[in-house]
Amino acid sequence: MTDLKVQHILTLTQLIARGARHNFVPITTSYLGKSIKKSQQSASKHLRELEEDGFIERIMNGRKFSVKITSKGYSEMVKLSSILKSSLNSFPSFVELKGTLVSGMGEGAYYMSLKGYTKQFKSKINYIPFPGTLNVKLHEKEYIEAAQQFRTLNGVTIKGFCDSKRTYGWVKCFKGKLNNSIDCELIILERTHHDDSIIELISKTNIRKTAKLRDNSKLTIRIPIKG
Amino acid sequence: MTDLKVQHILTLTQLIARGARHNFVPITTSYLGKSIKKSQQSASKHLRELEEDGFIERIMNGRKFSVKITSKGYSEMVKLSSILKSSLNSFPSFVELKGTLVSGMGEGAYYMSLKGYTKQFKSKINYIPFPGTLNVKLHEKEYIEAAQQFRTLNGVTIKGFCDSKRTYGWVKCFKGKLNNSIDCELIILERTHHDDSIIELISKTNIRKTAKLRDNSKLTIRIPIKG
DNA sequence: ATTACTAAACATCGAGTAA
DNA sequence: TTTACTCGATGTTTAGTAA
Repeated sequence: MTDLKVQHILTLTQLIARGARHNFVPITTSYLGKSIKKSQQSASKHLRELEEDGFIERIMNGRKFSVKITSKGYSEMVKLSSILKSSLNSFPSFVELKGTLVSGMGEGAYYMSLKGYTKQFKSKINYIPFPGTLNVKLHEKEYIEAAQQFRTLNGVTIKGFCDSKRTYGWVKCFKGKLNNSIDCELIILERTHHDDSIIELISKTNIRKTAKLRDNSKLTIRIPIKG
Repeated sequence: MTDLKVQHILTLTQLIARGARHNFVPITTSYLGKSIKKSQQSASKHLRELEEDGFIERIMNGRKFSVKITSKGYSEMVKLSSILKSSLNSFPSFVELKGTLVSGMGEGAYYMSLKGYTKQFKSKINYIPFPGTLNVKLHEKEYIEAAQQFRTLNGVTIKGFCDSKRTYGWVKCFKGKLNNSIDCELIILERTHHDDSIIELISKTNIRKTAKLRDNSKLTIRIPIKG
């Protein structure tokens, strides 16, 4: 079976858009060339090749051609469209991060326990996190890079606030699963005190205890992505 | 702005299918080559070009690469997919036939008045046609060809039957509009007594009279297509 | 105006091969 | 094993031009 050439995709798309699915539509090669951003000569060749491969039919009317797409040509385009569409929808919609547990300096724990934050946690993620964040060191570049994208993704946003002394930045939360079993949230801080290779997790309970983790324990965090 | 090259479409599709939308996925050029039915060298070049144009990011891990699609690359694919999809759905879904009125030999009128047919007309197209079909001569090849496709399309099917003398073939009906105003049906006969350039129309009333048509009057018939 | 040929430029591919 | 270079073969585009 003759396969549709990649460079003919645009040409066929253009023909379909002009209504050539069911009717012979008059179309000049120079017009077609412009619409596919190629020369008149290329358009002419495309049409000849498409005809030869049975994807279109042409009828000459004086010096002009009218073109109609065959059912073979149409079904080829439908096939292509559905391959594209399904691959766009079927990707595993989560980000996986792998790293090891490291001990934080207690800073995260302190900040996350502030009333200004806990009130919002209660209403937005439905629990007040265990006081103490889990710091995970990402060793591989690909995970460090992957973690960065959460800065631009939309998560549950905990607003910043200020007291008499200073202002506290916003916190973004992304629901995830630790080691395929424990619910947690990846938190992204507006002003982080870590370098990019360390991420912070919060959860309802003291994961370190309940999951019997120690420093350097290997961790996998999987965070679902919507959209 | 750098445009996505057509030959890279398959490569990007493959990467998306492998989950490279949100994560860096390890993929070798020889594997990728196989999946896009090109050589290892071509796959390698594709990746280099895609990276250069900002459609993917790569991270080297030992001798292997991990690849992730950038949001630019992803949106390019979404754009392409939606262009394809919308052009597949938006074509004008009708066939237009142009021709002139010719006088038939009264044959069609006779057959269509047979009880075996009229009973079915009543129940399947909700009226008994005026006794007398309208014959339209198609002069241009494109319309003759276009009319042919109704032989393979699905319409309302009036079953054939037989009496003591002979058998009568099936009739397929396609609802249409004559000269943008008059309801009619294009009928396709299993055994036609015309050459391909003549089509037959039936309708509730005597169109020849009500629309004041005479032989050689120019006619345009538009028939909606479903699917 | 058309379509389409030729010929040369340009892009893409893949075998061989280096690192 | 990798990735990616060179380079010759093949495919694609286009300017010029014929019909």
